[in-house]
Amino acid sequence: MIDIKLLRQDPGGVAAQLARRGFRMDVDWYVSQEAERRSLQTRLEDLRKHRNEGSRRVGELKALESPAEELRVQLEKLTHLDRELVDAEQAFRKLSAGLEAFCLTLPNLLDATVPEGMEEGANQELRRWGHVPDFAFKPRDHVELGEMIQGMDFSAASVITGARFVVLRGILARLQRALTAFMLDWHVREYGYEEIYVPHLVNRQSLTGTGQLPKFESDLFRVGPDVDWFLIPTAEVPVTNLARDHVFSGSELPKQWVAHTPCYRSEAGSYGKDLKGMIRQHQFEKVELVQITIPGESSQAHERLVGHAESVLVQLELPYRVMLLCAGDTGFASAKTYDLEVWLPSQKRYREISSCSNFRDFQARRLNARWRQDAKSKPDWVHTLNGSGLAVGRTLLALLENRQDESGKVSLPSCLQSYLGGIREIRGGVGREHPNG
RNA sequence: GGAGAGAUGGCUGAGUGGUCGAAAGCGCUCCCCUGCUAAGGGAGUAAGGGUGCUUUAAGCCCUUCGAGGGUUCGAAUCCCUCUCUCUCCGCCA
Repeated sequence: MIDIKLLRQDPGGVAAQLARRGFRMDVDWYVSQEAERRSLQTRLEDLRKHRNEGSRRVGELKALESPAEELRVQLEKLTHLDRELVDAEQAFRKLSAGLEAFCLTLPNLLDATVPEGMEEGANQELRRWGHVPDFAFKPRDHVELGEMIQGMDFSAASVITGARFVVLRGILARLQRALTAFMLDWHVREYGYEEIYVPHLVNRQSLTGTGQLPKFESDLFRVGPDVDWFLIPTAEVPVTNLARDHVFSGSELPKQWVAHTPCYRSEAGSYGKDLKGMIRQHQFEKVELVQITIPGESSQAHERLVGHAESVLVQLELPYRVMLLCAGDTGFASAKTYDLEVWLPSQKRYREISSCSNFRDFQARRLNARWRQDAKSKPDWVHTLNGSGLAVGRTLLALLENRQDESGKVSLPSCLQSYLGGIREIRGGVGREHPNG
């Protein structure tokens, strides 16, 4: 949520900033509602004050056993006042709810360094790493490689469930598990993240806290009708909600959390996009980094966080580039987002494999997540950040495509070998634990 | 699934209709005392919002005792619904 004081003070300025995203804020509606709220609240509080004073007087009169007449008059007065109060309260509740709902749909303010632009093409490339493989043959895509290895089965998944799911078998199932374990261990060991295990079903409040609700319910899978729970679209939701309603002490920040979870997305509105293969699935594995910092440190933390995600690609020897997202491409809750894009030989282009965002205090307000410098100071909002470190499914397919040879054999980077019993390469029928299996 | 108990401030925990935003203790902050430390003494210590201000004041006021409704002039306290926690039984990975 945007700072409510800033919004009240300068609604036009906020609207102008949000316009960078292509978001149109109804300033007139807001200003008039806010003015009405203010006057209504003053009146309501005044009524309540009189009610409180009157009730206290009743108590006094009863205690003093004063004349019944005075008591009767007082009670009559209060009954009348109460009727007025009920009406005012109802009007105020309605108005506040409307304003609250309005504020929950406003996206975050953008960082000043976020480039203008509404299209993906306006994103800014900051740097590249690694060598894009120069194949002397026509590289196969991961679907074909997966078939040759007999480890990737889309039709089996569509029988079990439907489109946009996959079944992995044998070495590829193990490879996915190895990648997950490697990423978790890497972030814990190299950067001191605390590994977290979380629920994969979350309630409405958690999703509102991180910003998926109320605007993006159609992107989610809801579990119902008996319970109002949702399958998580990312570990960001449960992990960031660890900070909800919490006041951190300055000494315990920053928090660095890493979690592996499956992610479930309805992919509504992506019809026709990435229909083939593992790029866009309803279910995928992801290792997520989440940080909670004090406000002054989130920018540096953001840079470091991207570095942590990048280091995984370096370890896996996968060529990638770092993009600074433009205004129109930056997510609802984010002030600034870097995407990591990995090279996919079959598509001859870079595709997103990680998204690292600084939310500043936007989520913290929704989550009521605060910190306190020391015992004497007032609590203030924390800053929250997160990034994929990395999307495991896409990592797996990037690995297959980038490290294939003409025969369809795929070599494995050394960092994974301890996770795979020393296997160095995969090919059709090879790389299995038991040759006859 | 069955039976029962509970949810109060950073923590523990009193409080069953009228100065209760809330006793007491712990913790924390400041001060005093004491070569240092320890012990001791004193004071303070919830959050959010409105008004004020036109600048981040004082003061005044409102709200909040798990959440939401209700009864009442008045609710932490009584009633209803929900959520969560705990204990016992059953079942179960």
